[in-house]
Amino acid sequence: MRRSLQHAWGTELIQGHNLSIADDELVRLTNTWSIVQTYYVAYHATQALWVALGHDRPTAHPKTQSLFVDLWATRNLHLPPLTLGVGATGATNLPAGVTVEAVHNWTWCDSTTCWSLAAKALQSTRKERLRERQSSKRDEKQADNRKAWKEDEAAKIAKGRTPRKVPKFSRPQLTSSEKATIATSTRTYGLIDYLYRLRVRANYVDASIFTDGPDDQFVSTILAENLVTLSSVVLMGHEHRIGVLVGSATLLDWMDKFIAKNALPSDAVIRERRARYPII
DNA sequence: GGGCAGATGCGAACTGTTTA
DNA sequence: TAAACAGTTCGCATCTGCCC
Repeated sequence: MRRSLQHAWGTELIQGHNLSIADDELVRLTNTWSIVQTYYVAYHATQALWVALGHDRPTAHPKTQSLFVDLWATRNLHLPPLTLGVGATGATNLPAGVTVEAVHNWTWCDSTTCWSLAAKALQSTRKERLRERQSSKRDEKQADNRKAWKEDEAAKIAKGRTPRKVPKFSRPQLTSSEKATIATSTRTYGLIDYLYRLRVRANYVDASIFTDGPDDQFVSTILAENLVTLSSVVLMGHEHRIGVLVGSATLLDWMDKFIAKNALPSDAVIRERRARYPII
């Protein structure tokens, strides 16, 4: 648990340090990696909380992402953005009085559109998964048909029939009930899933979203600052729950030792959080 | 007009069903 | 078993929407 927390704190520390030294030119490149770092903060923090709850540390990304959602988004909690989720029935844990509207992804983000945009980000991430599952299900049905044919053929040959030519097995379509089953059985998606999607994109697919645009340097800087804030918010939520489980004195002791050992700068975000945590 | 993720449209290819 | 047809999926191109 402590090791996972230290991984999360260390990642947050490097993320904040990169921002502090990034000039106008570097901030775009910094954002490419800041996305990755924000994801890993959530990843390690989730694992630390899961171990604090008495379980073995998960080692796979999908399992950790699923646990993050179980720990935050599928509970009746209102600590957005940690608790915001999108499932088969739509967005969950929206603030009271907020409804999600059908907004275009270019819609300007303000206090009235931010929830709809956030839900759209999660919903389109979940939609990618639905497409993958539907494709896999078709492959599975194709394999089942091939297997059934082979078994039938083997039985016929055993009875003395002449072997037939192996037919071409097409990828069967899914029935509407199979599609509905996939839709309802696909889990709720949350913040960590969207961070993972951005992480994969920034690392492996196309980093230009961060390196080339937006034109306005100011916007890239705001993004960089918001990512650092997001990491801190994610850690704050997990630290609070871990503190309740292990005792806040223990948690604060670990934080103090981490701060002392790593000679953190005076403006390190973890220092600010540490200074504000009460002993429960 | 530029910027671009997601929506939409379209043709090609594929799949399922019926019929011979 | 193959052909014909209808329906579905896939991949690509184009459009949409909002703000500066």
